[in-house]
Amino acid sequence: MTSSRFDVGRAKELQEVLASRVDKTYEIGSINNVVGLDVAYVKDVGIAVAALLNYPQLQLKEYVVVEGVVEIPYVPGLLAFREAPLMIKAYEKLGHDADLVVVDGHGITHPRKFGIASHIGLVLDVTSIGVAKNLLYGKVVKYADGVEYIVVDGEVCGLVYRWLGKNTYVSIGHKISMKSLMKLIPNLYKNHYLPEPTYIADTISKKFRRL
DNA sequence: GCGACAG
DNA sequence: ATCTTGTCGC
Repeated sequence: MTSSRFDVGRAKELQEVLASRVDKTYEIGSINNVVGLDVAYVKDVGIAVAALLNYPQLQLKEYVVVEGVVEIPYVPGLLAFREAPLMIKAYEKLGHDADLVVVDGHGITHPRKFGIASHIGLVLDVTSIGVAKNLLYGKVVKYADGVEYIVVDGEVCGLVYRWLGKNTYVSIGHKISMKSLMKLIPNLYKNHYLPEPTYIADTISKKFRRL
């Protein structure tokens, strides 16, 4: 019997096509709010959370929780097909649009330059960045400016951001340049090693997981 | 063929 | 991601 009806080959082809539509040159303007996206699970039921925080205070102003059965398996490089649908659903239920969306996972620091953060940014047509706890693809190179950049095929796609002694792998999602990303990133971290939007969304999703 | 491999 | 108590460290 065929294990899953998920076509890995087609999914990768789609990413290769959509990658060309990612905007890595946009210089972001003023930001008033940020949305953090994350998903927790109870067996095959996903619990997605979209947490809206004000900026630069980074205080939770509103959040949405969406649950649903997740059929797509986790395949490295194809995380978006498994988690993006619920995350997008949660985002769209918010009462406001976000100036920036922070996704739990990678953006273009990805085998085909199209990780979940880029996927969501493109679908929602919003500025997005990816923040992951581990590296998926690319090489970490320390430049003369002291920054540890994540290089993919000779292109700087993100950077390693260390906060409270731990590393996070930050990358361009969509509609943002490396310049803007670097200027913005320090303002997203507070009292946890993860950026506040991600931390808040993660906390809420895990809270609903035990209810 | 042998590793590596977001969440 | 999730399964899981106590325990080492800041």
